[in-house]
Amino acid sequence: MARHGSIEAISLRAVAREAGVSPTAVYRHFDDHVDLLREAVEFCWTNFRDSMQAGMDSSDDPFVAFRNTGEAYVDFALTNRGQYRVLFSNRIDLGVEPTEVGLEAFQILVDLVTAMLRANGDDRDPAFVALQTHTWIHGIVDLWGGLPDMPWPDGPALFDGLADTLRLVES
Amino acid sequence: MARHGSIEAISLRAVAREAGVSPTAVYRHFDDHVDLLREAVEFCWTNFRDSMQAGMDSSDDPFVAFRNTGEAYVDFALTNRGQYRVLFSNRIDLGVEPTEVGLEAFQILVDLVTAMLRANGDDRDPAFVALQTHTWIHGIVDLWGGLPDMPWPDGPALFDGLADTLRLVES
DNA sequence: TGTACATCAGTGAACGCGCGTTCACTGATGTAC
DNA sequence: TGTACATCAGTGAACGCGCGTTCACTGATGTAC
Repeated sequence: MARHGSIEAISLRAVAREAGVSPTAVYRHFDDHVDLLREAVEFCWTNFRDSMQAGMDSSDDPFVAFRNTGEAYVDFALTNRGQYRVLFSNRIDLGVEPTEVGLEAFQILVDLVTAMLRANGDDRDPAFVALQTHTWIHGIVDLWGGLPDMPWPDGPALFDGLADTLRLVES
Repeated sequence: MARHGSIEAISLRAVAREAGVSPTAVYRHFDDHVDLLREAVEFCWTNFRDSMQAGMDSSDDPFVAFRNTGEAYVDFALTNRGQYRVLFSNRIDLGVEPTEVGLEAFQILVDLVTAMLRANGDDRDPAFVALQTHTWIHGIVDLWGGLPDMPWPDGPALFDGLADTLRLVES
């Protein structure tokens, strides 16, 4: 997944090859190709949620925790670009996929934003601001990772700009 | 491309089929598969640039033009999702691809932002604010188009929030 | 006005490839009596 | 402690498929003399 950066490119035979096993052996553990991909996506979500949770838990100060979570987010997206794309730029339909663990990850962000707004006496809607934060940071890492040739400013500048502009800094 | 939403999924044989022609006939017009894809991407960039230019030209008031261009952007991304993804979420390397026309499109945004900041007496760096605008709006349309099941607020609310937050409204 | 020839868009058969999936099978490990 | 049997992870051959690409070819259109 890291190598291909796209879920469609993950063939059952490639997985078997990687595991040093014959293609038929895969059917001992997964119903079929789609089932394999579905479990892979689930694995990515768990990975991602855990990264976010670690950022969240890194400090009692919500502003510090927010910055750490943001760093963890960018880090996850750029390091495990394949996994990140599977989660947020997935173009394949794997059936039900309620991605409960994905909603958990988003809830972490909502909680962080809630704490920051409360600390600042800011009465904006936390869910909306969290959505703004997520769409923006997603745009940053997705464009950055996808067009590395563009003349990008350094990462911190973009992230600082985001936090400042959205007023997610201690006031 | 509209159907597949991904450049890798566009096979030479599928294009030939769509054109009602044998696969070999494609070689009369393109060197090979990669050459075909390259020209397809160029076509998408031109389409996109023209949409942005139309928004830019729609008014002499930069704030009105900005809103129209933003609408054109979102419209392009959601209507021609396949083309949009090819431009901004392209994971395939087609060789050189300087995408000069892509830079032209970004320059349109920079010009709009420059005009708005000047009108407001705002001394922020137009290129940086334009980049902020683009990353954010990309994040919005990419997540929105990719996860249509999420409980999204209406489009205008998100775009208004963007313009307000980035102070790209008449002051 | 003819004739010879080049150009050009297209055809169909064939190739080798990787794919998902099936089939009948093997051999090791656990379990019941 | 043996023996019989079930379970389970794995194998290799084979299938039909769509793919990019090649080859030799056809038939219409334009052009030079």
